[in-house]
Amino acid sequence: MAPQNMAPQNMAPQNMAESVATSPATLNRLSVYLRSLQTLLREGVKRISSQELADRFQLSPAQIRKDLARFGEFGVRGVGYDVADLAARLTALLGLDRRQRLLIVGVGNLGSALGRYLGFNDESFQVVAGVDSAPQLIGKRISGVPIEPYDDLQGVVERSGAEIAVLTVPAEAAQEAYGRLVDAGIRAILNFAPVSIVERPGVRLKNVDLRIHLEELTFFLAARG
Amino acid sequence: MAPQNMAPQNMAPQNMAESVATSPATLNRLSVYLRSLQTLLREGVKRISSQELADRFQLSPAQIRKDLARFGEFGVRGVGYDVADLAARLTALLGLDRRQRLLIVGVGNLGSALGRYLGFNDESFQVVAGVDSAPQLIGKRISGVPIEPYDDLQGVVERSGAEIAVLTVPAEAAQEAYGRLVDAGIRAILNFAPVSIVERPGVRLKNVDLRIHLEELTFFLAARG
DNA sequence: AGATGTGAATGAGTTCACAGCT
DNA sequence: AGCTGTGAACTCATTCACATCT
Repeated sequence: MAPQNMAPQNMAPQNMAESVATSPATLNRLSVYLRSLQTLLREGVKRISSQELADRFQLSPAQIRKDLARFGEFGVRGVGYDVADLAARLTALLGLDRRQRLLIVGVGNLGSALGRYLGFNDESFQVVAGVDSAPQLIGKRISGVPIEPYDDLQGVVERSGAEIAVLTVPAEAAQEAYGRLVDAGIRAILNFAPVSIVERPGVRLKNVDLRIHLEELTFFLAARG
Repeated sequence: MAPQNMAPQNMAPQNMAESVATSPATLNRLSVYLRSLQTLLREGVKRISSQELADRFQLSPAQIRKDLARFGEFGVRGVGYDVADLAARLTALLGLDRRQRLLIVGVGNLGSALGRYLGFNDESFQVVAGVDSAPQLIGKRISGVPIEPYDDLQGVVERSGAEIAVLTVPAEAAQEAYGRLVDAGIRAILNFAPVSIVERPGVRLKNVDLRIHLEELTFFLAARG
């Protein structure tokens, strides 16, 4: 009946600028490299080779070089990488050189804990607003900002200037909240609701399913006896 | 010179029983399939084909079949899968047919929120204990169980029978807590501390780095302008 | 000499397409 | 006729090994 599935899916992710197509795994490693470099910086290390970096932080030297090479030439042949310089360039590459404004959607236990955890004492992330549909939460505070009504999501996004939403609503509410956020002009969403969201173009979505991570562990416990 | 790298690395992961070598990605998909089936069960759907399942939940039919085939024959050719049967078999395969006992290590904002989130109203997971090194927290409760002193970790693990630890301590404390948990006989650890833990054999470790997930989003915001 | 950056080789994971069973 | 289970083809990712530069 149906004229077969012709969905173009996620082709052509309107990659602008030099935005090379990059896998999540690669990006995640860049974050790991940056964090490692920050540790080295605190220790006063000035220069490091991919080999040393790998030894020190359980990484692969070839992969470090390949990952970095994708975005430019960051090192000096025969010498290695300047720790401060590479850290600064990765910081910029990952967009962490300016403060990102977070909106917490669904300020229950998990939402408020994540807000505090991600925004607390952090240069790169700042919780600028929280919304919830429970009337008794309205007016209370999360990370110093007042909780506002979910119904006014659009207005909250506009007034706060939030660009990233942390979605911590119940599973049943996630798809509708997603749509509202996209409509409101949010540009990226970190979703903790355990559902597969039907996506709309133009907005980055990253799913973090905590239960699935736990289930990865129980599989091995079950397998062993 | 060197007689080449002969490290056996992670061969032969003492895979007992039928425990086939399985990637995290595959396991995570099994969790997704199970959750999808549970939704169908609630809707009263009795039978489903890989094609329908894929259409409904944004999955790949070929991948569903391949993933399942790795663990046995779950369907009937020409017919499809029995929803209840497949759900039951995946539940067993993932070790979710018995209740898993969780220990929260580090009962700050994130730890207590995760404890509630993962253990609340859940058949498969139950928070059986919490430990923290802050004296003022001792004796308080998390998800109905009292918070005990971190120093008595060994005793808490033994008395509670916890098999899985949720590690939500500060980054600096994570490696030492990991060691203590392994010594205490914990069999799996879900780590939220943003450090790369040096692992010891015999214990499953899964890292969940929330900041890294956020940074995956900011990369794209930065790349677009 | 020493370490990067990179094409080539290998390995892992996904999709295709069809044989085989109901 | 229909849908699973699966080898083969293909795509994506990692590792190797070396030419290249300081």
